[in-house]
Amino acid sequence: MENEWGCEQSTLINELIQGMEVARKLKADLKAPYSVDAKDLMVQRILSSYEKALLILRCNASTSELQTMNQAAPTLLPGSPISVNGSPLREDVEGAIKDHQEVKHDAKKRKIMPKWMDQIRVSFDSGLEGAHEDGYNWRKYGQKDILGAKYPRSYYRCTFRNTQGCWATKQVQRSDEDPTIFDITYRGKHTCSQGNNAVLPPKSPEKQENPLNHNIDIHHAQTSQESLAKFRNVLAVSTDKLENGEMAYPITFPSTSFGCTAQENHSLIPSAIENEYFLGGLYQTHLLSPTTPESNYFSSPAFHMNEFDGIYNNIPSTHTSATNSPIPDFNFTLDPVEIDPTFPINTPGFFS
DNA sequence: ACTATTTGACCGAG
DNA sequence: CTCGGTCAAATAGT
Repeated sequence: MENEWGCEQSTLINELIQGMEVARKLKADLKAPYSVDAKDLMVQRILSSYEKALLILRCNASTSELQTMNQAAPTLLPGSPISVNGSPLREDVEGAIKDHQEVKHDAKKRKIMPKWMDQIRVSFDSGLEGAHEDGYNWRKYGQKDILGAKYPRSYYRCTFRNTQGCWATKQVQRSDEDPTIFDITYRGKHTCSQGNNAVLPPKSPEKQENPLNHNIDIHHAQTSQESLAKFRNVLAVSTDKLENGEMAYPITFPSTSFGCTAQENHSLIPSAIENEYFLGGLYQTHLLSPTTPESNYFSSPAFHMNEFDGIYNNIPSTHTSATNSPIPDFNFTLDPVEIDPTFPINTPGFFS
């Protein structure tokens, strides 16, 4: 917990620093010929930084409560799932009672598992709404119509649940109010090999994650890798939400709130400022939470595709798969050591 | 053959 | 009882 708070602290500091930097940039750019939207985006970025900082502080305030919870049910915490390495349950006992208890266990675990929510906005321009990536391999195991919700909720679990005992799950639901937004609820931390790697090589390039199943034929909608490469970059975080009191370990939300609430205006944003702006966020993300693959899709720079066709054409389009492949190429490319966050990536051939 | 998805059934919580 | 979450058989895709 102490380490986690240390981690949160650095995240907090980074958020504040980032907010300050953007504010500074905004100040410097006040008289620059940038669009109002670009400036608005910066303001929102600043606000977002402060919001996150406050969020971290608030979450930390509830740490004591969570600690109590952890002590009450230590074996159920993510990272020590049942029947995996180091399981507190003896194998013989486990085998005997598994069938009977697993269900109850799951139900109990469901309550205790850390849970956090995100929203991503998917541009309709992409033609790939519903598909998104977060760096993990998910397997869909259910879909449910939710009372009062327009769209069904999809349930995913880690592909490696059986092989590696990874109990991470997520739920994906399209927002009623704004169909371009997907609410994603994550439960449990990845204990699989993916959980140790923020960046993973893509696996099965054909798979598409479509949480809606609303007859969206992704391959028909847009089949070219170019389009998919574009798509990954129109993903953007709308807002980040945490369920207070349910977070049993620090979730270092990446400082990539660059997409916050301003996604519609991409086309109006001058590419230069946008690049620098988003790159900064991405850089920060990579720096802050290198082992938090949940953040990977946040790292998708919300560039406007039209302005970056040339660039994206040069990106190895590793995923026609939405489910299995994160945005690895981006994260590699944007290693903070290698790239100055203010480096103008709209330089032709930058990605090549 | 193997893996992933779909979808109705089932179960526990409230 | 309803509802949300999960299971698992059937089905589809490779």
